[in-house]
Amino acid sequence: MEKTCASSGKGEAARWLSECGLRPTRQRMALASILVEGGNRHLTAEALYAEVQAAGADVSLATVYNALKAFTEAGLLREVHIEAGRVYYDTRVDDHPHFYYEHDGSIADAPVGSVKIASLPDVPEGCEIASVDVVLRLRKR
Amino acid sequence: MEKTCASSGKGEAARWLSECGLRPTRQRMALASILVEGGNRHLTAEALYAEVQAAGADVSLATVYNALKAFTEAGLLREVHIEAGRVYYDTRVDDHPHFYYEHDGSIADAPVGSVKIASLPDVPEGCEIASVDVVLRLRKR
DNA sequence: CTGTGTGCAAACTCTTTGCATAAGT
DNA sequence: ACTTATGCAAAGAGTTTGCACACAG
Repeated sequence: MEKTCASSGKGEAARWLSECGLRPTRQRMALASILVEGGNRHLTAEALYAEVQAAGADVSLATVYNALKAFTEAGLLREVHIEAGRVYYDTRVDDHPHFYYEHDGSIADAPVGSVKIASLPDVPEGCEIASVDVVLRLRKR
Repeated sequence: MEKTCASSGKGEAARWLSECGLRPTRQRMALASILVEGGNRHLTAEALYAEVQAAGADVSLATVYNALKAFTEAGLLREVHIEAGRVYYDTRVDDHPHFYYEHDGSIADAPVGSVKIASLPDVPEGCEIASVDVVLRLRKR
């Protein structure tokens, strides 16, 4: 459940969707397969659109956006906000740090445990922490 | 130099600009005064635009964008990327954690020292850490 | 069948840009 | 004067939305 080394992809994707009550349409299956098969990924809507097209599936960009939103609401994906005007979707949904390569705008997971949060602040009354986002912006040396 | 408790505002702002070789135009002065006087702030371009208008200065939105970019390049401000399609500008330019209130989209500094980064990962070869961005997303409980 | 998902294109938001005018040194 | 900044409006990028048609259950 934590590893998504999809044996077949299709089977994984189908389960992925049905578990959340998302109707496994052809388009969603195509998208889910890509997301599931690739391991941990960080994709923008457009990147996923390009991939699904390359894979031969006929899915519109609007549907990619719709599906990503649906997947996120279902807890299958997590939005990563790093750059203005662009949302990345992460197939890992737990709190974990990211590398952001400024020179090409790509994202990668930072090694697990490499960033240790030693303490968290007392949050304002009536609030709780939804997530802790850590981004290490990297530039070429 | 680290405290910006602007005694007069105008004087601070003028120094702020001239130190970086930015020509102290009326518009930039108006913007800089707002940024300097308010202490640590987290403003969007539109918010700053609204403020400067309210303050009676006549500055166009495009100029606000231009000025914010110039200020950022000069190291006077720091961009904070938290939400898709919106850039916040922070008058504090050092690494420090932020609270992000999901319910209203506002940002605040988290208490200094409240988030302790115990360790940083070994970054990929040829890279160095430009900044460490930590965002605590808060939702209403 | 019935309702939800899809595709298309237009709308929307935030940001950037080009060019003539205005202002700073 | 000479250079740089400003203002306006239009262009751009990314994302969302409305509506008719298609498909899954």
